[in-house]
Amino acid sequence: MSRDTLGSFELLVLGTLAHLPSGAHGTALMARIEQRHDREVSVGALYTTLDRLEKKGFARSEWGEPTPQRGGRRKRIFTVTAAGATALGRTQVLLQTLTSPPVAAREGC
Amino acid sequence: MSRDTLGSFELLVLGTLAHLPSGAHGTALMARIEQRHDREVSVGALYTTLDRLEKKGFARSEWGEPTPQRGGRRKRIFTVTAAGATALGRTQVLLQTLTSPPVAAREGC
DNA sequence: GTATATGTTCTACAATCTAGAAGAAAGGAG
DNA sequence: CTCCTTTCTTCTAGATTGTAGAACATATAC
Repeated sequence: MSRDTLGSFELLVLGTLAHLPSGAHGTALMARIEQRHDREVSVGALYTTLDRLEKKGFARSEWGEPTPQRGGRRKRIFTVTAAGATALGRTQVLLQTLTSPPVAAREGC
Repeated sequence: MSRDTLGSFELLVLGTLAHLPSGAHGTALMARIEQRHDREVSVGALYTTLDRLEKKGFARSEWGEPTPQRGGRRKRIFTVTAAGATALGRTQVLLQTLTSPPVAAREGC
């Protein structure tokens, strides 16, 4: 989909990220996806997708403050951009168009 | 997505096909997608996807009766299988989970 | 016969999906 | 101090999907 459409995993990632207004770093996001959607996600899959999303302008990442917590290591914090939110909305509309009329056939009614 | 998830284009195709209880042949389906979703679809993209969908068991195809209409040429009629409907439902659920809580952040409220 | 129309199949390459190993760096154990 | 563990991110690479357009039939119109 070289259009402006989100791939299915991209949608999952960006959609989940959208629930976290203050953003999230990769590993936390991964955990969140696994929890909420009961599916495993590999680190590689996640970061690759996040990178792509960022390259497309749907997500943005910044290096967080060196947390006193984890030594001085910074985390890469991802957030959804305005364009990302728009893309999400577009997908939502598409999905509605797709599913609003009866999804399954019912011959026997 | 070697899971049981539908890719985005697969979803578009299968979802549109699901609206046609009696099935549809490739070209008609293509036209339908273009109308309803205002995007172009190439023949190749469509048939390739339909073939893959069939291989996965989400769609089925049969050769229609030789229509007196178009000479004697048969059309390949595609329909959604039960497994396909299930997959569609799964995707629907996923999308709901994804979009039910606030999708966009609203800091300024 | 040649052109046109309607459908389907083939070929090929680009983009996305996915997994797992590798790298980096702080803190704790011995 | 060196090694091991923990937490995160980056790299590498192969499998799946997405996409386009040419090539193939084959019936009807000229």
